[in-house]
Amino acid sequence: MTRQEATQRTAQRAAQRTPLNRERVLRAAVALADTTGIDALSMRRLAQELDVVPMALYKHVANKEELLDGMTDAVVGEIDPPGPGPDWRHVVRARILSARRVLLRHPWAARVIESRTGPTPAVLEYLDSTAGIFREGGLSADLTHHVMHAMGSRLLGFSQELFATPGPSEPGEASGPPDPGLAERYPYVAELAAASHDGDSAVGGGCDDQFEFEFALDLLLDGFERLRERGWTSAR
Amino acid sequence: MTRQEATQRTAQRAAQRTPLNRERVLRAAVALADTTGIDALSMRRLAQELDVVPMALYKHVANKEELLDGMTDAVVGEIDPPGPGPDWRHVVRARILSARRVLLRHPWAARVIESRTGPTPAVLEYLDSTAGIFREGGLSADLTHHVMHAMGSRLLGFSQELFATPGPSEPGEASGPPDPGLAERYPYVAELAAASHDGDSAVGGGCDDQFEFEFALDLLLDGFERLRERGWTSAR
DNA sequence: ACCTGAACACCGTTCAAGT
DNA sequence: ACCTGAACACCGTTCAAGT
Repeated sequence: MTRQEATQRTAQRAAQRTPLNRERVLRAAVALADTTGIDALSMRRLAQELDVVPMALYKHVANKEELLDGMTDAVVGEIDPPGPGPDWRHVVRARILSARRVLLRHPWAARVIESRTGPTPAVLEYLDSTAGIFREGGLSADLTHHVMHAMGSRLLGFSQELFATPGPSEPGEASGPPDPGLAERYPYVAELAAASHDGDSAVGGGCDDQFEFEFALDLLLDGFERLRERGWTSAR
Repeated sequence: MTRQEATQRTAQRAAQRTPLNRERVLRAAVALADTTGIDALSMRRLAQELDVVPMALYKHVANKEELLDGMTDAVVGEIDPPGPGPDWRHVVRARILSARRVLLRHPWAARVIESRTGPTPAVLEYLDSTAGIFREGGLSADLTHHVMHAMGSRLLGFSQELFATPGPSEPGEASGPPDPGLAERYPYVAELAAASHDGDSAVGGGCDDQFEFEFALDLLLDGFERLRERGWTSAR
């Protein structure tokens, strides 16, 4: 094949394929992770899947971390929004079970989501609307704060909180841009953050991780003890 | 430097350093992960830290996965054994808080432990002795089984069970070697496994993940509702 | 101005050549 | 027989050369 023929072939391939965009990159990445596993997902392999040179991906995602962020949002976006209903427990239950079904469809997603250094927009949206169910069900902001922490904790030693809380920032020193729209877009999350420290209105401030951990632990232990007293047994 | 000089230097370095062994490799790996993070831990970097050629590591660990297994065992081994005490809740509480302190010392460990495809010996030991606290505290084997699952679950969508249960094996077809010593070494784990399926005595058989998930979820939700009714508030 | 092939600085692991 | 340097088949990402 002459050099000219090779150039023509490249041009033909470019003409045939639908032009790349962020959406198509993310969809292909999710599909590739679903079928081959997250370890086999590389920028080079993904580019190959899309019949594209590796560098072409960098026009739509800044780097691999941003690709994983995008994949997280794509997956979390699959979770059903909260349904209507007078009973907050039924609504939460259906929501969490929907999330579980989504994560079972994408076995790599839980680890990827937990590896994000900060919550992505879709995750924030998910947390916010879930907190909203509790609040509208009559739980106080304070209780909702601890309830959300408890839902995200894993007590058997092998646990960190859902997202590492940033270190306590110096008073009066904002950590990064204040992002004034955040409280409007995610009112319940903002409320949770506000409930976590006395009188300070900055979002994303320090949570008392130790307290949250012990809250969830004690709540579960009390529940276990109650079942024990009752002589509880599963219907098997 | 002549070739001969270089050879002499290599020989001197080899004479000076204490000979490598698995223990020293694992300790160095844990220290390196502690100080530089898990992403910076590579076989090559670890070898460099030990003043050794990369291939030398492969005499003490088969590959990187086995290195991570060894690091897991080293860290889980730091958790205090269960103390004495008449109240199982106090004993469990102290144990879990000890585990938490260990994982806070090694921030990379939780993710590494959860990424192991199977439980390492120290993890099995930890799970077994923890289950033992419940059993000796008077909880039934059935209840202890579900309690252990609940302690390892993370409900806020972002959750898989602690270790993926192997797919249901064909009846009468053992998945891998039966490992007859397992039930003796880890009696409570064996008991848990036995409690998870009706009459079948094979260890490590199928758990009803869906049931375990909903058990933990409902237990927490009931706890939340009780707090809500009480108008609970944290002392802040 | 735009695109991209080659290059860079890494990986984990294999293997054959050298002592 | 043993050890290990070089090599292999990958990475994510940079950058300059080419059109």
